[in-house]
Amino acid sequence: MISLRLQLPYYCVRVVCAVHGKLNIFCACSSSNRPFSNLIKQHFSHKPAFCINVDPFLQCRCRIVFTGIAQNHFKNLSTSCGHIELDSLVLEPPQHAQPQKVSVSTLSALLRKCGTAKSLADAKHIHFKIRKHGLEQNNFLANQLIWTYDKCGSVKDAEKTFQALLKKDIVSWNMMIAAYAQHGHEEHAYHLFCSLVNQGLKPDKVTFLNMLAACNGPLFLRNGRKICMFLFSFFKQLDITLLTALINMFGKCGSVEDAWNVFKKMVQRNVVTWTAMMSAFAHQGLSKDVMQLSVKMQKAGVRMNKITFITMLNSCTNLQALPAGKIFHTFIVERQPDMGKILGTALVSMYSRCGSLEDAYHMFDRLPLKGDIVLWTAMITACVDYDLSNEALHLFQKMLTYHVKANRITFASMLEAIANEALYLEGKLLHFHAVEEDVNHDIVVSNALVTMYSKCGSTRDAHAVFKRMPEHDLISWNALIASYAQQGQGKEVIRFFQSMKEEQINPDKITFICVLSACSRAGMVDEACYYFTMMKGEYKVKPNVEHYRCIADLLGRVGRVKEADELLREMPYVPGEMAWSSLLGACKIHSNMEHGDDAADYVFEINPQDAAASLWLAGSKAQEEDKYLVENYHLFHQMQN
DNA sequence: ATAGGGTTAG
Repeated sequence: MISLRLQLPYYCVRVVCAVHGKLNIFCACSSSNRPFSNLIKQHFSHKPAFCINVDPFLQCRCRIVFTGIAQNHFKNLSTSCGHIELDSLVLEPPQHAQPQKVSVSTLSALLRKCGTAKSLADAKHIHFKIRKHGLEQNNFLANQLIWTYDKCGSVKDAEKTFQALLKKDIVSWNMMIAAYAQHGHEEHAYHLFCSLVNQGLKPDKVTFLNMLAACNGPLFLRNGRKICMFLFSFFKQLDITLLTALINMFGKCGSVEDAWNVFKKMVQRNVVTWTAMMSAFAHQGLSKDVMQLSVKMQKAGVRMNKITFITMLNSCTNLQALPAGKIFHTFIVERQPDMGKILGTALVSMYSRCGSLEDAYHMFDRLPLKGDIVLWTAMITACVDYDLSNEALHLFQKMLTYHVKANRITFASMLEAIANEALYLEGKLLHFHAVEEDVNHDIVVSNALVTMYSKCGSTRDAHAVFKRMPEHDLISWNALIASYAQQGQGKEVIRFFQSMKEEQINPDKITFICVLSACSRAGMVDEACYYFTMMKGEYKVKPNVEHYRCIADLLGRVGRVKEADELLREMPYVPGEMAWSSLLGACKIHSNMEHGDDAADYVFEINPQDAAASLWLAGSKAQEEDKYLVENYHLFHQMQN
């Protein structure tokens, strides 16, 4: 074994070996968290000369180890700059050392590393080097830079690089379009595409693939259609990739008809095409069509892959089809023995959501992928869905012993479990844990925290979390308002409702349930009616049974039994046992015989076991008998005498 | 070109 220590910074190490044979070269950095390939090259059958690219910004020592038959036959070893310290091998001094020269390919390789490592600071550093070497207008590097900035999450820097480039080639445009699309600036991507075309430049296949990927929601169907038209006019014949991308685009934009039209006309289809079409159906909730398509796919003799299976399992879930899911499971075990984490997790969640926690657990236990956070979260969520909060807590603890770090979604799920059990102390601990993992500012985690504290009875903590949030969405407001509504603090709820409007967030049916129930608990009749009207008028929220029941309850409780009764009869829903029972209760308190009799009849009709209704009807009958007795009192009296 | 886990009411 020969090893070599490098005094950094280095750009490139060049190794030339004199003989043919096996040579292993390992590279390791002492204290680096950057990605660095371990095994560089293994076997040389001829001319064993190659380069190792070393990240010049590593602030650590790098060690390269050579083993294998050819290890003692180095002809020379040189670097692009600096010098080498060798442990046990004397080599010729570096002959090709050119201290200040950096090759374009080296810089490009370094940029790629920065991109995959998502290291914006390093990317900027290399950008600086590029400028220093006067390579700013090199298209190859500039394009690579746009890509790197995109991967590092900085559209701004990508944009600057793109604009600074004087002679943009089609790759530059494509990279910039992809960067916009990746970061949710679909409209920017579209505008860029338009200006590209307007400048008389020719978009290529990649341009179209990027543009189609940028149409990822019903809002972009119009753009998608335009691109589709352009695409057909631009190419005489579209290849399978482009057509599949079209299916995918129409699927994501919610137009299955268009997707199907493309699919239907295709002469050649592969696994991806079939899966994309299934995905388009699945997107619209057309799970049966997914299943039918899978049968056709089988008949067409196209072998399914992992992604096809995942899509199909999803449809089983949507159809609540446990038997079908089980059949697919056996099928998958036959076809895909190395199912991998995503497919394994999909199976766990299919079983859980199709009503078989046992199968989900069995699947989970058999999977060897215990280092995967998504798998753990799926299993924890399954327990929460089955109301097994203690089991969820237990799993969470077990997960930590595997050194798997909880993420925002795990916390959201765990907080729900704790909220259901109203475990205040555990909730606090989990809150601290979330702070440690730096996910407490996440909107979903914050919303779950607000709810957790609210259900644990601490409106104060809930409000504190809410106030510390950088931004609020509809769910945040609903969670906060629900917390105060539960305490019956009608005035506070109305105050928050106003603030919510000030933040330009529109209330939905859940907000109004909270507002109305708060008014109801606080006995605020006029306010309740006011918000009920506002909900229907100003916000166009269609009231459901709960909303009506809430108002009817309140009207009954304050003695406006007649109005309550009318509301229940007028509403476009069947009132149900709860609604009539509640009215019956109100009639009892306010001694309203007329409406009480009817209400009791309805309750008794729905549920003859209902004690209150039976009692009322019996009482009512007794009263009738009493009345009869009173009317005929004298007669009885006379008869007795 | 196709892909697994999440938050709000009663």
